[in-house]
Amino acid sequence: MDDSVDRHIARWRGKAPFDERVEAIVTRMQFLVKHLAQAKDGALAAVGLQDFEYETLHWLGARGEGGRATPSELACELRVSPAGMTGRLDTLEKAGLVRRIRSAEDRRRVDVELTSEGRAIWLKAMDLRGEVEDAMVGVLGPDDQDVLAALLKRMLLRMENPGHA
Amino acid sequence: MDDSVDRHIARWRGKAPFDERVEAIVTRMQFLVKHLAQAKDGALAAVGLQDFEYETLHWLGARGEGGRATPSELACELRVSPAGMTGRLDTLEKAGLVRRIRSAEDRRRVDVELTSEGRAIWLKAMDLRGEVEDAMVGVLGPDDQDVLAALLKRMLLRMENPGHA
DNA sequence: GGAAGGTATTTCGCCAGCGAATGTTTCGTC
DNA sequence: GACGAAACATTCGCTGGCGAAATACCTTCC
Repeated sequence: MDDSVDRHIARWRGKAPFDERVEAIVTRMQFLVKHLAQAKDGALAAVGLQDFEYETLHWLGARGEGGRATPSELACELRVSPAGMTGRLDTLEKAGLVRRIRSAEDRRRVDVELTSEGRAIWLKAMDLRGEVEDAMVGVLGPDDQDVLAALLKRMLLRMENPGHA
Repeated sequence: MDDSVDRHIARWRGKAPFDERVEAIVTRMQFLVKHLAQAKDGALAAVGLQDFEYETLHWLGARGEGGRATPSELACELRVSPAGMTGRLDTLEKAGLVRRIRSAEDRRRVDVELTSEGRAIWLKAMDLRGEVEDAMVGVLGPDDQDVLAALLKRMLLRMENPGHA
């Protein structure tokens, strides 16, 4: 059975000079990610969160109970520009889910931490998010999931350490 | 060797109730796609194109020499809202890469086709795009690429035919 | 000790995309 | 044959993100 990418590729077979395998992989990943973002936005609406808000809370929550992080760290980890991160934190802070704390020793720095309300909403949102993601990844059995994760990791390692073999 | 996702996951191991495998897969795909979009934007600047413009030209070009498509078809195939597609076509038409033709028999419809200039730029852009994508996917050998493509396809099929097992 | 340079964050102007509402045109139905 | 419902593209208002400039602060070096 063909998916939309198979159909797309079949259409220009022979007409254009490039690698069908690479095209298929890249396009499918793009669609899956886009589709996932839209589905998650729908599911997360139940707790009044958007995808980008959840994502930010999530990486912050992973820092642990009283965990903190600076905007630049988060921006780097989440592949967002510093300006974009400021915007995200603005909306989260306005919603009371996050707190900014100017560092005492180096007053250029700002530390960000979850409020207790932010932590509560994050935990609730994880369930919703899990359902949507499981619906996508769950088509694959555990072994296939491991294979997939390993392949993706090899590509990501390359992009995070360019030049390094 | 660990990538940023491994480190992220290790940080909240045991602290939060959910599937590490799914998280790893989803997060890595998101990062790869985001990273790819940024790298492509850089490369495509050489022909004065942005990622979304290239993407649109590409699916239009696949329709063949005099190939046409309606905005709604493209919007559906590219997972973009109808409004978003109108915007894309506006900029492409203003740049002279695309032509809108009101259909004669059904005057609600509009057909879109590449201009010869659009086709020329598309072909030039494919080389640039190929390099960036190959740099990412090329870490994997051909066999691994096939495995990856097949796994992604299974997930995409599920999302395109929800409910259908 | 003060100027030059570097670092962390924010502000500003801009852009692509979305959802909802709008204007046309066609189809189905009575 | 006309009227309401559906189809298609577009416009409008808004939002998240980006790059570049601005701001605030620390550090280093003379």
